[in-house]
Amino acid sequence: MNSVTPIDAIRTTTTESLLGMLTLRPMSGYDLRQLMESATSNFWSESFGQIYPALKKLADEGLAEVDTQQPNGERLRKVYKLTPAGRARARQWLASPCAQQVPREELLLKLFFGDKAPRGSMRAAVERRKAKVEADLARYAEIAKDIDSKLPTHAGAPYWRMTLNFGIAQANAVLTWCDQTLAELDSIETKHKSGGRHAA
Amino acid sequence: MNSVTPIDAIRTTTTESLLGMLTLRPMSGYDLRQLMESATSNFWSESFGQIYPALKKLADEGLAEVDTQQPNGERLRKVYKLTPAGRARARQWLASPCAQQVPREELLLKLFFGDKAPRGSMRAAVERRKAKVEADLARYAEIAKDIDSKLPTHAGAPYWRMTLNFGIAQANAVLTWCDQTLAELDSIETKHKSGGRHAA
DNA sequence: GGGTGCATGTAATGGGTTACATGATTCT
DNA sequence: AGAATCATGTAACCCATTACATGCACCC
Repeated sequence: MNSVTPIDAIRTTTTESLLGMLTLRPMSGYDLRQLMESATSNFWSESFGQIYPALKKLADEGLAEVDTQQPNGERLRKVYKLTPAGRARARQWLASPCAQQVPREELLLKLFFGDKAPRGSMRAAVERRKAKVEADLARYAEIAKDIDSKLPTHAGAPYWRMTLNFGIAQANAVLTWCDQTLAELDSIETKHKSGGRHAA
Repeated sequence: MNSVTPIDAIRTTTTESLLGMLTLRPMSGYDLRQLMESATSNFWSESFGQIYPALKKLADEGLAEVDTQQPNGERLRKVYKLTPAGRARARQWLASPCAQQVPREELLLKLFFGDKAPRGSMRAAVERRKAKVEADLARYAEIAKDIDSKLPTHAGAPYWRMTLNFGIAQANAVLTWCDQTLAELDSIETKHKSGGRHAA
């Protein structure tokens, strides 16, 4: 009864993500993987083990057409292209509300038991996270340059920018949190050393 | 070749989360679910379908002991308590590095295809997200009061605060992003109306 | 007498990662 | 000659959600 998910929500799974990707242009399974890896990997990616069966299913359901290419001895390539039905399904999915997900944050789960954790382990965990977001931010700066260089020419560019901005905003927030948290952890340590068993 | 000491990352799954929870105090499956729901639901939760089998496995492996309680006609309760081995395993897990996860962000995936989406659908999606983070922030404020009221008395409280602060920082970042993005979406719409060709 | 909350579990289903399996082409 | 990259696919396994199934206790 307390299911909050609206009825018109379409669950987003491999099928839907491929439908979305194929709105951009016809692609093979390999192309799709590459595009996800390079463009959406910080918020979505799929493995080959999911992509190939899903593409076949798409074709079986009449949502995509396969164009098997192998001109004069070249490599076999199966290029999938959305049918009108597939395009309609994609638009339907895009318009449907997102299901709310509770992403699991392993770091926070551990931190929740910080009081019972080995000395210094929480500090180390937060520092690893900090290093990761710093690396992410550097990577995002590169991607930003890339997108901005083609901003006027691609109709999709402003949208790619939005997804990137999300990553940047989130990473900056986490970075600030890491610094605050490290300081806090240090002050807890200090209290332990000077004051004995109980924090004051 | 095997001279490289592998950092023993322990995959965090239901078992590990229960191990963590049981470091706090002995609990039943029902208790565990309730605690997760009330305290960690925005970064971790488990369903009964996972909890009960996992608890049984914990007992089978000697990591927890069951205390079956049913004093004078009361309800049956199976309270699980960590054994020394279980406690050691929990500490080992807490000290192990977090596996990096790529959380799926359905909203960003859709936004990536924003250019191909029905008119207004992206705006609606971002607005739904905004409403959600605003609700989250209000909830967090309540929890903050709760934690702060018992700050000096519980050794765990500073750590609970850290997990909460993470949620607050992230929610604020997303909120700001939502506003920026809504403005940006509006300006794209305006351009379309005044100058550009329109899509189907 | 009925609804809600307490309390435990199992089964069906879905979906994803990883490893496995194969083979051609291009680059060094 | 050998490595990397292109390219497609299958199978085993793991984990999680959801629905199902049961039953007592407490309050109105």
